[in-house]
Amino acid sequence: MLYYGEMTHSVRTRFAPSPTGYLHVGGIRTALFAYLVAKQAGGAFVLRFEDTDKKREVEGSAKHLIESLHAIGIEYDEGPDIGGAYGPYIQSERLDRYKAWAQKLIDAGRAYADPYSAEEVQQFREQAQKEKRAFLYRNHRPESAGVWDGSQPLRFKSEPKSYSYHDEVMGDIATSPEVVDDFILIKSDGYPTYNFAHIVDDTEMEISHVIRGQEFISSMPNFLALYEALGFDMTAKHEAQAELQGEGQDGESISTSQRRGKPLPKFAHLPHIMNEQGNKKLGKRDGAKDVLDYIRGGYLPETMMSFIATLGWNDGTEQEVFTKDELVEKFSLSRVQRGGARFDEKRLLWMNGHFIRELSLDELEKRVEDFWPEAALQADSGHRRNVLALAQDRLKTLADLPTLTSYFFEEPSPDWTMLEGNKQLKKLEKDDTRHLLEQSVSALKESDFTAAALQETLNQLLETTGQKPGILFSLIRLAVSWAPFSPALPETLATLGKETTLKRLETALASLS
RNA sequence: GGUCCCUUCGUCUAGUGGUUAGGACACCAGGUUUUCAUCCUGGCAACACGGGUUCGACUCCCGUAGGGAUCACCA
Repeated sequence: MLYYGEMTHSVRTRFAPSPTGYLHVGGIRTALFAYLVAKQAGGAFVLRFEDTDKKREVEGSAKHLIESLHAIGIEYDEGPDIGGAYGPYIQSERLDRYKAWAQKLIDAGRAYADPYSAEEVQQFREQAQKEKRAFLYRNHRPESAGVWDGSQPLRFKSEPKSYSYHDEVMGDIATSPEVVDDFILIKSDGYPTYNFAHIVDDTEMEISHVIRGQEFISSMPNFLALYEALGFDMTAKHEAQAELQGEGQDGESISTSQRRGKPLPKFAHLPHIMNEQGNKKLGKRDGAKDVLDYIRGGYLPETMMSFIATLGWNDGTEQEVFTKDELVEKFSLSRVQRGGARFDEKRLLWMNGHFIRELSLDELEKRVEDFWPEAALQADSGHRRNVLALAQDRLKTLADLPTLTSYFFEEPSPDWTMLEGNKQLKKLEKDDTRHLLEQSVSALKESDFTAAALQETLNQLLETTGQKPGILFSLIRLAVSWAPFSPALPETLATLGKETTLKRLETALASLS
């Protein structure tokens, strides 16, 4: 059942990065939350590139950003590479629109050419700093504005006042007039600033929820001032009810809402993810990793999504991990934390192990394709599958596969010093070791090497040798794997197979000089 | 410095006036015939501080301290 308001204002959210590098967990979280808000309401999620600073642009970044989104499973409905009804989705291709909107502002007396050079403005700024005042450009606003010919910055002519607004995450925020200033709309190079371009684009693209990082909170008064100058309805907090009641009223509310123009989008400012020390916003300079590096490092997309979503958000229950479907269903901006959360790699690792264990063996087999040790590539696929089944519980990342399984695919070389690490084995005399190994070989020769039969054989061996499992099993385990740890002995031997097991025991015996 | 935001175990958090302050990660101990992992059991561990309001504050108000963001022809 749709409410009247929802029929006319469908949910549209966007992620609008500038192509200046890669995407780290902070950036991807902003994208994720915007995505979830849209999907939850059956709305559209759009990707837009804000490439208005050509100096900072990084070659290949746009492609990288797109790959990152796909890799995590955040799919957009409209975007630079796939198009959509509101394109183009690249700001540098929308310059004519910003010019047109700027002209409206000029015509209305709300924008003017900045006569100062960058150096002069910088001087004003330094002077203000020296006098311990906040710098406001409007204090230096020229008396008579010349005609803007595009060679100088175009500035917004502000009318400072207090604004208050509701933030979906931060709650009600009130601001004071002294933070509203004459900011630059269009730079002298002809490109718009973020401050201007995003508002034009969000409006033209009919974005319903502006979701972004909290660094923009302090610019909100300026944005609000611009929205107002553009004729937005600044009071429409409950436009759905107003429209519902409008029809039957005396007509006043209808004409009022018509006069007021478009409603503002909803705003949501997300707290930053902090670095592990918790003293700074997680940033590229402090080594914030590219999300694609996590994927390459064997982290699952579902881990990244669940982990990032629960950094600063939870559904109020004790649920710790969420699937994408659950997130779409349960996510809400109002439950997003207002303070920044630290990025905890240990928890990430745990969660990845959790999701790996959750996978079916078939699915895990597909995920792990690029992670096998080289020696496994020649091996029989059935054997690989058996090995994978044994490794599944032990994998924290897919990249752990080689160290966990290499001895299943290539002959390990005996290293008797490993016995010294074992409390019981290091006391064993060489002759006893030889004897135990020999007894094991002859007993194992009779086994048909199913895990169950092996268990039986091993138990009998315990009796005939009169040894403790701690000694016998440890010795056999080491002699066939020469690895610091391995799965349970019956399973390990069964997976290795009779021939290999016997061969390795003989090799061990031979090397025991 | 101005403005805005934030403050519960080491970490992520639940909690909206009356709780033994709950869960998870991490850590520690024990168990599952060796090891590693899984799994199970148990343990350690928190309301930044100071004033109010109240019969009663982690919860409400005011300060203090601490942390973060921002003050660009960057986004």
